[in-house]
Amino acid sequence: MVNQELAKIFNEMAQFLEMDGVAFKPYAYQRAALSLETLNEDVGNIYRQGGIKALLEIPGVGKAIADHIEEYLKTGKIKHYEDYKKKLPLKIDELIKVEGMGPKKIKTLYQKLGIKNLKDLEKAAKAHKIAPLFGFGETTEKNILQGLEFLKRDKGRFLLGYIMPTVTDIFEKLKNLKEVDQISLAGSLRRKKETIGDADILVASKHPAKVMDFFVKLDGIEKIWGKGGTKASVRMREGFDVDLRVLPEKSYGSALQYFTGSKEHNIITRKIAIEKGLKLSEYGVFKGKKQIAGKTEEDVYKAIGLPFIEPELRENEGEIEAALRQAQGKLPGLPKLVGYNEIKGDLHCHSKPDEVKHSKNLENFIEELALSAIEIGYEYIGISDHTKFLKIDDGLNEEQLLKQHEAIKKINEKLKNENSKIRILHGCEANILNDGSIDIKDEVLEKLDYVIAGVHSSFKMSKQEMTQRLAVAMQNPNVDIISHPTGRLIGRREEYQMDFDKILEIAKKTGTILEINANPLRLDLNGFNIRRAKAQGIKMIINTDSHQKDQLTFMEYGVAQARRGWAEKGDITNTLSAEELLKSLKQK
DNA sequence: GCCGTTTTCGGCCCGACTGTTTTCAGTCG
Repeated sequence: MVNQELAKIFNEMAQFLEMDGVAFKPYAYQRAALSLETLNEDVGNIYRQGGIKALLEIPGVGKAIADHIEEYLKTGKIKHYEDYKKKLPLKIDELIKVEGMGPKKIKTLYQKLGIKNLKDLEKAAKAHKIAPLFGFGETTEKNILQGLEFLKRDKGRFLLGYIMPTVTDIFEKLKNLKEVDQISLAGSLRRKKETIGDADILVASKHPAKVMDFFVKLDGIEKIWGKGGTKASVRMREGFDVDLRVLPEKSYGSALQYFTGSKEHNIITRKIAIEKGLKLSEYGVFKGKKQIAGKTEEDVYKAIGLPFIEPELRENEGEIEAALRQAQGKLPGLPKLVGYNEIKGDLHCHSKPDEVKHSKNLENFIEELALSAIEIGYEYIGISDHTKFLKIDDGLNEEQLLKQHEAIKKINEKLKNENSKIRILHGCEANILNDGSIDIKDEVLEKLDYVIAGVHSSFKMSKQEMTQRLAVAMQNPNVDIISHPTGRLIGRREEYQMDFDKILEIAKKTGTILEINANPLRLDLNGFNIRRAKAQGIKMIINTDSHQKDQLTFMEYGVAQARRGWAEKGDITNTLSAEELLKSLKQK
């Protein structure tokens, strides 16, 4: 996709300009990059149909950047960018991922120590070459080493939300192939783990060769690692691998069970089979040499005396015991997991996404969001913008919030007159300040349909201070929901220090809802913490935290995480209708 | 470098935090 390639280049251009201390231009390039990333139309098409003039219509694209785009479309290169790369031959995209490293430090380290990539950086930090540099020091060097360790832990793994769109596309194409009888995702992708090593797809077919040929010729494949009679492995342009296996129908279920894992789950299921005098493998369930199951996963589990276990639970974290109890009619059995189609609305949507931040059409955007929500099938959608403490995100002050409240009222009336079923709720995502107070006055918070509060600053407080900070916030009767409660960013930032048991206790006592933030980078609460919260009887809500319209689809990842945390419909507040939801919010 | 108007150039994303250079640059959200 040319849009993505150009976005990557413009983002790097922004970094280069930043290194040179150029003011404002980096922002312009970043904005153009973001604009291209979120554009629904291929920029090549736009140019072919309308030339430079059409390019100038793209928000954030002016004369200079339009010329760059034209140059790239014609020659595959941008001279300005190539010159920079020659001058500073750096792996910016990997170096910038180290926490605390920015363009300036990257440039200094290149000039003083010739550091070009992560490997160079690690070598220099370990040899204590960084600390003595002007502007650096012991702590910085230590932080770099820590940042590198953190990156390594997740090396070679990709965010679920990064992989899923591409794989879904491949999946749909294969599914439509007439030679494909059955198809499923497998591996950690099917279990919906938050990060994925590589993507596995399983197909049942009588014509494996034809399926294989079709697969390796799909768009977006960068390299073919191998292609056999029933297995092929490819590297996608996005950097991750996809493995396809084609199987005969009679062992499709057992293969699916085997390749879905987890390894730990499979070890136990095989042991159970052995206890029953059976053998379970990817080829089926066997009694002696006779196959007694394998066509479907349900059959496989049934053959070893277990009910079907949802893929999201297969981690050997108690699901086998629960399944065994259920099989014996004892309690508690397996949870009846919240369904992907049971969500009735999304309460965490920002109406000021970057691409419209500077335009005046915010009200139109709220209406657009509502229309998207209707398409998804929601009953309600909640607008919850940042508040004034977050200056960078144009946080709203009291006056602006009240104004927004009136605007939303009007949009609701208009939608109602048009016989639309959607209802827009109005909230905000206020900031929990260091002392636990909220950055918006209570008399304004009271007027909103709901209030989300979250920590967006001072992440490095002590455990005791952070626990206290959240506790004070939850005790505010106007605070309904705590957003991204632990603050972690997958592969980038640890959770903040806090006493989570204490937080759960106070959430329970105050009736505060904890958010399951569905953003693929957050997934916060995570499965483990969701399970802890559920055990305490705490209500949760799955929100996307959308900053763009497209991000409403993140809901899928949030539900997946909830399911990994054994959550049932009754645990998740936004499975309620709008009326029920508002009633339950009032109870606090 | 882009945008929007003040139509020809000034404003753009800013406050907190961190570590270090002791008066502030770089990074983060």
